[in-house]
Amino acid sequence: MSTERRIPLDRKRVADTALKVLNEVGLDGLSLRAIAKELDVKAPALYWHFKDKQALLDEMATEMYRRMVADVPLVREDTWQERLLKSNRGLRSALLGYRDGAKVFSGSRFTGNLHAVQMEDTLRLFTEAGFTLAQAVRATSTSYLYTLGFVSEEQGVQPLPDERREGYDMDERARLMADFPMSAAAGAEIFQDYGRHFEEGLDLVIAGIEARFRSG
Amino acid sequence: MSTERRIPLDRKRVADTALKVLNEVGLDGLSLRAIAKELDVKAPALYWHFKDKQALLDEMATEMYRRMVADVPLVREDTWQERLLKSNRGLRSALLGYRDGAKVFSGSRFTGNLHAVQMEDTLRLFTEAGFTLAQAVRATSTSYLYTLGFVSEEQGVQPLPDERREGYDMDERARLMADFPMSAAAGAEIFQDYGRHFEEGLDLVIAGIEARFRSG
DNA sequence: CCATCTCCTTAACGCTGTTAAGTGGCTACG
DNA sequence: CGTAGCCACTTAACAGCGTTAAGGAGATGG
Repeated sequence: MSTERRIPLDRKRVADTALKVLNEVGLDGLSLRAIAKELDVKAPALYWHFKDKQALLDEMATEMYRRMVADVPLVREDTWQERLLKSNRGLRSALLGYRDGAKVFSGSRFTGNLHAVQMEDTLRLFTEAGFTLAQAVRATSTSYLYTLGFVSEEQGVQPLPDERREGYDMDERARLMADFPMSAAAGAEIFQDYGRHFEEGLDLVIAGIEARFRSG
Repeated sequence: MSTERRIPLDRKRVADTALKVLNEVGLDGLSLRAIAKELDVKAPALYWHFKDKQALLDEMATEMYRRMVADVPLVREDTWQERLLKSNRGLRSALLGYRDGAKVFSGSRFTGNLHAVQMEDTLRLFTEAGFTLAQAVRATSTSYLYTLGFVSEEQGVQPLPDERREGYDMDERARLMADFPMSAAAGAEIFQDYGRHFEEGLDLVIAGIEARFRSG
């Protein structure tokens, strides 16, 4: 008689599905009803697993972080420079994997303490390399905040790697910028080639850490 | 007979009032109806002046920028380091002046071209100091993105300079971090003293620019 | 066999951004 | 002087949102 009871949801399945829906409709379109529909369930069912939408967003951010950790192999033997490069490149890739990824990520707080495990490991690496704890925190969080800011703006222009938000047409920008020749020329340095520009900025931050914390 | 007709609204008055409401209720509570009520008008009236809510948010961001420019005196004689310090400190102060200021700011795009005027001036200053255009753009936008990321996270914890968001209790954090001593100790370096930490990070970025672009 | 717990549904609430249609007052024109 | 038309708004309504309350079906345990 097909009284087959469905396998109950759990937080992970909901978060996974929510991330999938996020990539289809973006943060503005991410409604509980849309997520529920994808799970073949009604919206209020989600409240059994999460106290409110923010708690689900927190779980989504945490899942993004988990996948980033799984994708980015950090090893004990990393130099501090390698560690900063790997973790910030990894963070950017992870965020770019989701539409509005940076917004979701930076508006949420992690559940669990996987992030503490990672943090502890990186702080250990830095202090063993001769940084004070305060310096280690400053170095890692400055690069982290740069990356978050970078990807935030990047996704404002380019929500997913292969599609561009409207209103960022370079030709029209050039026209509006006719009276500002350098700014006009700067357009190419701002709204294109994000990958290379990210690397260059990250390199600046690392160079600054080297200059301020490793010599004097 | 008091047929006194009200002075019509304009974009500026609406944006100003919206910024006032923003500071009272935050971005989540910033509804068109709330703004309209403050203006003694009904919500659909706003659609006469703005095509949608995002256009109003854009105007709010632009107004924030205008006030920042008015508050931060940039002079032709600035060294590039002074210029970066002034403009990024100014940006942070401006954003901190509004609840969720960084979110509003970074989710919007400027109207008009005041920002192009400023950009042109700063690019001129940098190139006259010996930077290539590409280097000038990299230097300014890296520091800009750092600042945006910084204030974004800062306001996540501390929406306005004198109030703290719940859930960022340092004692409870210490308890959860019992197994991660360095991370626990790092708490003070992350969630307090934002002013000093901002300066230190900005200093790192400037040092990096100096190291990479001014010597070799 | 009944009680309880788990996980979900149905119904509803107040709120949101947004559109369509209508309206009173002011200005320009014949 | 009358009226056409524009400006700046109101009223009414719509679909969709997050969220809560109440209830119900199926499994579990005594």
